Amino acid sequence: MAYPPSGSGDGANRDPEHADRLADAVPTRKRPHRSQTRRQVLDAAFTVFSEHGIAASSLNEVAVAAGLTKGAVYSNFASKDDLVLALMEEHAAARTDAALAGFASADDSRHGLVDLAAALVHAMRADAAWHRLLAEYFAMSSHDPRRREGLRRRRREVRDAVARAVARVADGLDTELPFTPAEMATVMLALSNGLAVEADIDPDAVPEDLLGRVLLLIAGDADTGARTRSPSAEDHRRGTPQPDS
Amino acid sequence: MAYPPSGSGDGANRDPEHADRLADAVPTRKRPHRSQTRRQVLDAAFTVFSEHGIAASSLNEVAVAAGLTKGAVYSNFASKDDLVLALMEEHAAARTDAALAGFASADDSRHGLVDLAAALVHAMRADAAWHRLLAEYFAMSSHDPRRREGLRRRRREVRDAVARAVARVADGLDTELPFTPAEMATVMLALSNGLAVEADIDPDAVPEDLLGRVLLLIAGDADTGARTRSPSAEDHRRGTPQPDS
DNA sequence: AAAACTCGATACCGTGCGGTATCGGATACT
DNA sequence: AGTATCCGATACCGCACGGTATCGAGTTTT
Repeated sequence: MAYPPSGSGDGANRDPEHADRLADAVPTRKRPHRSQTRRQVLDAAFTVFSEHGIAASSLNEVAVAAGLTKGAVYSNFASKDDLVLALMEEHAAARTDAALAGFASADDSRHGLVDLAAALVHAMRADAAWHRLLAEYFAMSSHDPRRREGLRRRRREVRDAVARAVARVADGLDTELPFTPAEMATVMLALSNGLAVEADIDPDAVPEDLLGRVLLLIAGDADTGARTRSPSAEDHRRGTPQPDS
Repeated sequence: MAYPPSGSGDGANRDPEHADRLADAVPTRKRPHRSQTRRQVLDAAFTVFSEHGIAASSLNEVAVAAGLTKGAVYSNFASKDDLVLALMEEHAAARTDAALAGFASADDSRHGLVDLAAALVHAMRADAAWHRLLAEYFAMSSHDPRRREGLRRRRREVRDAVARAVARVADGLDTELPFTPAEMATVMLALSNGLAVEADIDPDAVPEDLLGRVLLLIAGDADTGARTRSPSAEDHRRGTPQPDS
């Protein structure tokens, strides 16, 4: 509550993203642009939060990790909550887009569900850090009506997007799915998330291809002769692959 | 680190759970027994933690909710971590036992999987508060190797128990399951958990019987003529049922 | 060039936490 | 009954956090 000390809230930002690229003579801006600082903070926040968890991380840690100070953080974000929110929104959007784009291209191919599953699997395994963050955010949102509502809306969007995708794929299938697209989307998200959590706790318990196999099975393994459970004979490594961060 | 002020650590507890039930003349013990106080604290902790989350709750809140003070809590638990751990262990054990017992009785009946699904569904819907807690605990354990290892071991036990149960049920089936019991157990846990999370965020997105239907489908709906989705025709309410707390 | 403004660094504050020392009344031992 | 012991209440400590005020270097405007 109570808006940030000053600026930042009142639109009308000029965003002077020009007028310094015209000469090197102007000796390389000493002060970085606002958006750059914001990025640094956001990236650092992701790193730090991924490492120790959101609750256990202080804004100071984030600032230091960004090569800045707390003052800089507070100059760009109204509060810790604000920072966390921004981070989640950004990543969530990116994630969703990536996942959906990844299988939208499979629009034509008949085995769209396989691709969709693969996309989800990939997103899940590659982004262990993100999943951890998401899980914590879910947990902390459970208790705060404000956050909860926001999360609900966002989750709904994602679910609907997945549902639409499912519906599109299902159209191209001969057999009918045993669930409505909405239900299917819910199951897919739940399963993806749930398996990510299990894998996070005990990587050995979650074979790489488990999600894919379950989804195929649910889909009625209509199109597939591929009951074969080992698509790539060499993709055997388990253990959370330490994505990046 | 550094053990609690005194006592409590050195085994050899007499556990004087007797010798006061012999006369009412002894006018109703003024001071409750250790174990009773412990129970009060544990119960209060569950309530408080469920309400605001573990991280956001202070030991003082817990103590007050228990009708005690912080001193009492620290007299019974070495630290906040210790309290949380005790709470989780206890509830986890109880949950597992209940769930497994609930379907172990279905050992003879041929439609064991239906019962198992039902048991999981019930556990999931009835214990929304517990699921929330578990989710938060998962999240906070991700970042702490110590807790993480403990959780891994415990999770493995649960998984194995479910796997054994699945194997037993699968034996009685004519068709074969498309997964190993271990995989099946993982999927069941992940799905149960995942759906609980989704339901927690947006109850409307998760129909009451969704988990059951998915499990039946995965099981190859072999044994079932019982596709009938309404075991109790009146159990229709959705929306997190506000279990208790 | 000089005024006006932006933004991040520094220093600081209040708060509420986890945890500790201690004390006193109730209980168990003999 | 007298005494040793237990256990929870009270009071307190140190600390690190989120957040704020302010100042000055850097940047834009006129």
